[in-house]
Amino acid sequence: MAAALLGARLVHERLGVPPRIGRIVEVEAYGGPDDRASHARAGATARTAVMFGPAGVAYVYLVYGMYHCLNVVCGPAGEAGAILIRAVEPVEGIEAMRDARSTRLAGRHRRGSGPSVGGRRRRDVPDQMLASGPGRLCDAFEVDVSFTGADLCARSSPLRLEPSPPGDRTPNPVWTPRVGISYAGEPWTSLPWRLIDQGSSSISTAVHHPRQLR
DNA sequence: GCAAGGATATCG
DNA sequence: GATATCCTTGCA
Repeated sequence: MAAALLGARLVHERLGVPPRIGRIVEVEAYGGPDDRASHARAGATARTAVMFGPAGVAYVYLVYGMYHCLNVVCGPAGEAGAILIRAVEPVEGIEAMRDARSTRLAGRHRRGSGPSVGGRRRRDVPDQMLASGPGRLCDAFEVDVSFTGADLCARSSPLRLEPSPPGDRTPNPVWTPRVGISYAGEPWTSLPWRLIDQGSSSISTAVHHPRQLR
């Protein structure tokens, strides 16, 4: 399932905003209650109930009280499972992504920090960094918890998945351990359930910053 | 160039 | 009390 998503398109079409399209370059697989790294490890809660439902719908949650993360529910209804979409490479609607990110950042830092937040120009962020991480991706695509339960596989959905177009660059899939789950213990921390497209420059920064070893 | 610290909803 | 994160600041 994760392998099928690599290279596929994430599309958000919304009234008044140019369509935003990203090529999926990084995903992580999460299982059911057995998987100590999965949100489903405690069974179905108000937040995670959708993980136990039918496949192909969105599960969006908030991490650290601040960032959204987009998952695709997988497996048969009754069995929990999801694929976290960690990064996409912007393909279309790049300015809309940039705008969405600036807006969210401005709102987020309005509180608490001083008036000199605008010192660094957000226009300087390179295209390939706009959605190179699960939190960044949701900022750029304006995905929040209200999308939980939405069907990602219907052509008519504003937020949806589409197959990679013919002639698209072939992904170079590489499996690695998942990120930021040291609390789960072995064997879960070492299982290579994270899949990246090795050729992409939009992989999340977690790769390059071993700080994530936690 | 880093490392450190902060923001803060949801769960155990 | 910890977290499936990211950004800014402060110091080398």
